[in-house]
Amino acid sequence: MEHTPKPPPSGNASLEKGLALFNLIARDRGQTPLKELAAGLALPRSTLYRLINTLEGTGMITRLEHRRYDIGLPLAEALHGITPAGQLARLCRPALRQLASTCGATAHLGVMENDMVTYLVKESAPSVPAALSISVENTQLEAYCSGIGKVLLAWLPEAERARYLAGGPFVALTSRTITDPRQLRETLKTVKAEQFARDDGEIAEDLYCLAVPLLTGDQSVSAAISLTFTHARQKKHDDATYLAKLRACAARLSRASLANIQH
Amino acid sequence: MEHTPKPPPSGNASLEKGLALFNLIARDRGQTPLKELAAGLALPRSTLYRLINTLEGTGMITRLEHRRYDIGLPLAEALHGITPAGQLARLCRPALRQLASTCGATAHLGVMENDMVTYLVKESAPSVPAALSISVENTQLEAYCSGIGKVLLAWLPEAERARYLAGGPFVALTSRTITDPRQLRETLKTVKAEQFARDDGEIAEDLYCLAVPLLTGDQSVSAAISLTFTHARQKKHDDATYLAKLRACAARLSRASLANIQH
DNA sequence: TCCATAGTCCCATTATATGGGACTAATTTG
DNA sequence: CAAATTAGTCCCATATAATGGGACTATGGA
Repeated sequence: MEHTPKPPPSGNASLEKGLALFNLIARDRGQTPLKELAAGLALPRSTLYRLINTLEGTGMITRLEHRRYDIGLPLAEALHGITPAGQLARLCRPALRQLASTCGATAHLGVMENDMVTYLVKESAPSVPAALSISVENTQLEAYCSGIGKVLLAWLPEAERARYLAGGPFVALTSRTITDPRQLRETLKTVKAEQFARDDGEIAEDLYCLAVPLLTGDQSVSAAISLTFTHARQKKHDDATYLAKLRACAARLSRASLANIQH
Repeated sequence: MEHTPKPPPSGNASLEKGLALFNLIARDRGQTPLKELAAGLALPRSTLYRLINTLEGTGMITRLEHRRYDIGLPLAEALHGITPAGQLARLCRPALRQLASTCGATAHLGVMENDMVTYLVKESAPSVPAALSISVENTQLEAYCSGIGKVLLAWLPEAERARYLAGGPFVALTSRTITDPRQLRETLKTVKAEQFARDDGEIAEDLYCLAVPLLTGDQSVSAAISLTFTHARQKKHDDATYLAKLRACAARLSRASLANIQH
């Protein structure tokens, strides 16, 4: 038969072929006739249909009409309500919980959604008081004044960032909030250079926060994580300690999952 | 190795095992440790992890934390926004379009959603004028006065139907709308007995409609399809002709997809 | 009705999945 | 913090089960 050019960890070639086929169908949603779709796979007809049969038999796909296939109903039901954001949250939560715990702080995971930061995960160490009411999971906050927001802005494509900066106004939440677009632009430049962002009481007087990006394989960024402390607590240690932990966590998460988002 | 007790059409055993595993994971969402989950599959550890690896490698699943697996991010993205209802619509549309075309009428597919009928598909023959504005895809209508609604009500479990009937009031949309719960109950009994429902101007004076259920393997019903005519047109033929076509279409659709919703 | 293409079936060949068990890594426990 | 447990990986001989060429049948379009 054939030999896979890349056998990294042990796997199952048949399964792989079948899933490759499934992926094509799942992305195409029945627009392209099977023949064309499967052309790239270079499978003999015999094998191709064997795979199709099993895929259909297990409910992964359904025959739409002649030569058209789409995701199966059973699969749709099983996966109903699953969103990329939801998955990201599920995936990252354990690591963030641990991070928060070992740092005795609150950890967040956030993504950018139309110029606002959406907090997907918020995990606090047991020792952290109920404070930190500013953030709630699945709600949005302005990007310009939070650590996560600044990271996400800093890694945005230049054009996007320019558009954002031009879109003000940037309302001051505390006396330290950066409200001048030019100053914000400079800050973001530093963030990118130093690979982390700091929020020193810009969102609430007594909060201090460090944030780093979750880098994907191609160095783009789709999410960021942060550690938030009250000022009082932070004095005990310096940034370096926490940054190291943050980065370790980010690296782990990036490697674990984001890296393999190949479209 | 082992032999499958039931080899109906030709398939691929490896793929099947892999997908079985995937299905377990997809339904469990990382709640149960892998070991327990896979217990039912009776796979040797070696094989199990080989499958897990390719599943993960293709983005179908992700490692949440130790011994926990969940749907992969890439899959979540690919499938984002896919709903069971949407899938049902996609699956049935071609057949309904053809049905409408050969009958020179309008075909609908509807499901019950909290006591209302949601129309998932509306397909009209080219010859049908733009009329029939009463129904719009993805909008809801009362169940008691439409053909599809009556079918869905008729196949509801007894308790559910009783609750619905007690829930009135049933507003009259035309002079023929059935508004008396008792009369409605009798009508539904007839519908179940005759295996089809008729709507003779109960929703709009000039509309005539025939509806039949989409039966699943266990004879339960989750959806129904209908043919709608204007009164003028209907005079030409009798119900039997259209009912036959409707039932043929329903049988085809049931066989094609609904049958294999095994949870 | 005929043609083209989708989809199924058969079967000999051997590539490839299998699974037992040793081994390493990560966790949990004492 | 070390020991014990369990998760996950790797190896390899074996033969099962995937492969693919090609004949065959169903289906849909013209």
